[in-house]
This record gives sequence, structure tokens and C-alpha cells, in this order.
Amino acid sequence: MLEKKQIRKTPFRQEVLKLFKASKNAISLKEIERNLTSFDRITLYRTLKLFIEKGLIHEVLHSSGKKYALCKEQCDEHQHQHNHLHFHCSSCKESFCLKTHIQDLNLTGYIIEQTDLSVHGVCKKCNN
Amino acid sequence: MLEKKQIRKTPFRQEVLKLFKASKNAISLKEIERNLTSFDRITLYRTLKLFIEKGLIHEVLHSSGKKYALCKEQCDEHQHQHNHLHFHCSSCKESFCLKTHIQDLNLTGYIIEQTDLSVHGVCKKCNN
DNA sequence: TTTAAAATCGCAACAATGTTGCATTATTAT
DNA sequence: ATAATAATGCAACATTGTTGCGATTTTAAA
Repeated sequence: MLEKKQIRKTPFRQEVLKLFKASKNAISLKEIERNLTSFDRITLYRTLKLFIEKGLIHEVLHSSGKKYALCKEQCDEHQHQHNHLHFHCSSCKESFCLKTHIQDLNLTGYIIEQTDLSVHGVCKKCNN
Repeated sequence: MLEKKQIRKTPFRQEVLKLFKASKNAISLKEIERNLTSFDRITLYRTLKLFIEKGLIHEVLHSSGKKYALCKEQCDEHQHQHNHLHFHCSSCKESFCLKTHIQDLNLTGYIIEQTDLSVHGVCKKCNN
């Protein structure tokens, strides 16, 4: 099992991971719950938290709630590698609106209503 | 007042708008509450919701909560103009992980730990 | 300016979600 | 097999999001 990300192998965690592997897209908490035969709300909460910390999954944010998805890249407990026009500083908690050039997204066929580019990290001020 | 976005002018709303104008960066709900002399939680909630609907402010999403900021562009009740690698379809509610070329963000001085590029709209399937 | 219709406010109440502590149970390594 | 360590499940609580409704305020028309 891929559980060798320093995550202890338990039946519940394996079941949750299985769900993620079977999902093509990001899934919401409710979708996860709906697909579990039985579950404890708190345990699931902690499982997702751990998976995120260990770099196994990452959060996908949108206005009406979070979704979760397997990390496609080499994420670990120190860093998630996924790509904001809003810079969120984990040190000072400020959110900076930074102007950045974003090339045209070639999303032909899609209707784009709103887009968000966000960056987490440490800002200039805190990086001193 | 800028309240001519079809928003009725009330003392409370003016006070909230004033806060936004005085804020250089996006602000959290708690920061708003902290800067109001007195407030009703529900009224504030509805005020923000209205401001967003009318295109006066927009949400800034990050993992540990939402922040809010004035819209810099010509947003209205039909569209917010701000810029995801995750595509959120408002029709089927799916979140697609789309591969997109993102140019280097020239954020020298910043430590980048995690970034998210997200797009809201209607996906190919639903746009038929 | 007065007044009536329409919208907002503020409160109660509740739903959903996030979080911690702790005793019990399961997992891992010896 | 067993002891140390971690995970589980429950209670309890905190935070946030949401609706209904009567009282109040705003707006616009008389």
C-alpha cells in the first residue's frame, strides 16, 4: 500500500484511500460519507486531516465548500505542489492581492464565470 | 455613495463598506466584526452575501477560512472577474483537475508552499 | 411632509461543520 | 506474545451558515 507515507495502515484508512483512488475528480465530504459503509464523523475528519498533512491528498477550495483529491505530484508533509493571484501568508495571515500575468487558459468549450489564482506561503515581510 | 449598485443605503451597510474601503488587503469575518462598533451576526452575514451577489466584493478562499475584498473590476450581479487549475462546474458541481500551463509567477522574496488556480463556470459537458 | 409599500434589521432557533479530551481498542515493533 | 504507541469512537463544545418572522427603517409616491 501507498500507506508508507508514514501513515499507519488501518481498515478505515484503507477504505477512504480506496475511495480516493476510485475517484476521477475531487470529492466532497458528503460524497465520501455517502460511499462509506459505516463511518465515525470525527475519525473521518481526522483521517482527511492526516492525509493532507502527509501529502497524500490536498484540498480543493471553492465558495460553497471544500473538496479533496489525491495529490498527483510528489507532495509530502513539508510541501504541497499544486499552483493564486491572492497571496496568503501563513505567518502574518494577511492575504495580498498580487498582480500577476496569467496567460490565456485554453479552456475552449467551457464557460468561465469566475477564476481564482491563490498562493500559500510566506510573504516578503515575514521572510526576513 | 457607491451604493448605487442597486443596494439600499443603510447605516450598517455604509459602515461595512467603509471598512472595506479602508482595508488594503482582503479581510476575514472576524476582522470585520472586530472593527464594527456593534453588529448583528446575521445581518453581517446577509450584508456580505448581498455585497457579493451585487458584485461589490468577492470571496478570497483559503484552507482555513474565507476572506473578503472589494472588487477591483467591473463586477456585477451576473459575473465576477477575478482568475484555477481546478475547474468547478456550477451546473454538475464536479471539480475537474485541468492541466494548464502556468507561467512562472515572479514572486521574488516570497516563499511559496502551495498554490491553487481555480475556475468557476460551466464545463464542456454541461455547456451543450 | 406624510404615508404606505417594500426592504432591512435583529432575534430565536436550528443545521452543518470543525475541534478537543479521553477511555477503549487496534497496530506495530520488540 | 507483549508492551509501547497510535487510532478509534463517543461526548461535548465551538464556529459558522441559514431560515423565519415580527419590528423597524428606507424609499418613493401622494
